[in-house]
Amino acid sequence: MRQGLKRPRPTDTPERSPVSENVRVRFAPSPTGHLHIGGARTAIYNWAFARRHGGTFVLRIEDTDPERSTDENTQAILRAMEWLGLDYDEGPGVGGPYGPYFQTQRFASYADALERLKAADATYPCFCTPAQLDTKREAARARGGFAGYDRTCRLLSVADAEARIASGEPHVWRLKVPDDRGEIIFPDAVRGDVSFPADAVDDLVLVRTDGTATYNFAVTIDDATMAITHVVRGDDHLSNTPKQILIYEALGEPVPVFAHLSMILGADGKRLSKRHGATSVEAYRDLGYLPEAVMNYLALLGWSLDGETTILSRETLAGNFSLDRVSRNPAIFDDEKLEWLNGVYIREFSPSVFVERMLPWLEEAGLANAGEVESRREWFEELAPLVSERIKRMDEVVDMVGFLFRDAITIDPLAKDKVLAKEGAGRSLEAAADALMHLEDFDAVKVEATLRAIPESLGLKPKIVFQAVRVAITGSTISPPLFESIALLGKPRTLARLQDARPWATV
RNA sequence: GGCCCGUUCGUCUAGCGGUUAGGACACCGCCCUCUCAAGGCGGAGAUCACGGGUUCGAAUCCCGUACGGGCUACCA
Repeated sequence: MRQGLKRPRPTDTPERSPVSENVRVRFAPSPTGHLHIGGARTAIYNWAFARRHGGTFVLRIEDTDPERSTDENTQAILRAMEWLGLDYDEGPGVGGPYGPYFQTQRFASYADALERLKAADATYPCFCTPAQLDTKREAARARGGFAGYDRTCRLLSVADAEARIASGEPHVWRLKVPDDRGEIIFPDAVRGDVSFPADAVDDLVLVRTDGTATYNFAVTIDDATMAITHVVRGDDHLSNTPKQILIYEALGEPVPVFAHLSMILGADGKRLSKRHGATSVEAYRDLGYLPEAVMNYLALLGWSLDGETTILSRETLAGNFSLDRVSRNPAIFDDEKLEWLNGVYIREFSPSVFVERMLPWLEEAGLANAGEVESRREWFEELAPLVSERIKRMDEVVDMVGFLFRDAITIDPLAKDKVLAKEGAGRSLEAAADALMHLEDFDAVKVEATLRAIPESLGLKPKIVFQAVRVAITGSTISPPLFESIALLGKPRTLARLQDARPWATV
């Protein structure tokens, strides 16, 4: 019944959890790297789900891998969350009643849970050595079929086991999977009913020889003790779910609703990795993408409002997100669509907002600083729409407006060949300089009127004239609109550049 | 090997038994035009992975196959 299970239609009402009407979800990244695109989408869905239901969004850092977890990564993840505007109600920095929010600080609760399992006769010590287990596993696999633990130590008598523990023999604690459990079926909020035969679930290790909790044990205890009602996470955890359900059951804890999100793949259909270029949220930020666009794109990569809507505000997302409209199939990440979407957001900016947004990029390129922007506010706001209309990534502003800020420009060699080398280019520059020299009000309208007269007077095509001037002024064949650019550049610099380009131009 | 999940234009998706299979990105053409964009108009692109059923009727329901993916650790 797993495949064709029809998910309930009226969105979200059936998301009623057996646990609580009070939605509590969590995003639990491991600080072994930066916030990955896939992780970001998981975070977004959790956030949106919580907001949609007036619930609580918890951020929990799973820093139990001491080798790879770093505080720096934790900070980077926190920053990425903030950049995306994913505010959480409980977690590092903000605290909350279910803390601490770092897994390494929750060890006591795992020990406590283990005691409860012992009391419930739901766990047993296992003395098999890793080497023995390897051998058994290999043999089992060679035989075909189930390759889980053969439950040797489960057969040990309590007295035996206690004696061996007392003698100091190393041991782990395993979950005693009930023999009569039958099929483990759970209603996945995105995939419908999913079922696993209970005898295919291993007597998994809960607590290691060194006393630390394994992943499946730790997450389950954390989710239970944090009263998480909906576990929305990556597809890679689907097979872990029956194990975790068994732990909830052994503990007598309510089982949350699970929702498994499919993976995000690279253009080649393979799992997203370094080979695919940028994979972290901050890499996209540095590439000139806007948080609005990344959020919008990721929201739609695996979820749809109605199949038509492509531009989606965070408010709309927060007000309409539903798990039953999440796609079940893996999605290929499409940089081009993200870029288009980014352009849409850039174009929507008002001049003053665009100026704010481009300032960091100008500063980083050493073109301008906040003070200059303040002192020439109108000038920047005139420039804004000329640029915002023609870029898709914020980093492009630097190339697009650089000529306005530098004293001297270098002319693109290709532009020299293609434009200045054309016959008539020299005459065009000369005529433009002569005409503009006498212009009093150096605004775009006047500049345009002045330059428009030149092609005819020289008997040249407008394109020849204007492109020559453009290259002389901006150094490139591509630029914001010419007349406006000239007006913004100002008379002295314009005349100087017209002059400077003359040696390159064919008369 | 075993268990589980998935498969609609190149890509993201709509679709919940009867549709000319809709939209978006990308692509192509035309218009606009001082470049580049943006914008407008139009176009091409999906035998709904394949094969069997069920049904008057299937992209939609069932079964199987193929392909892709996940899990199968004292990793997370």
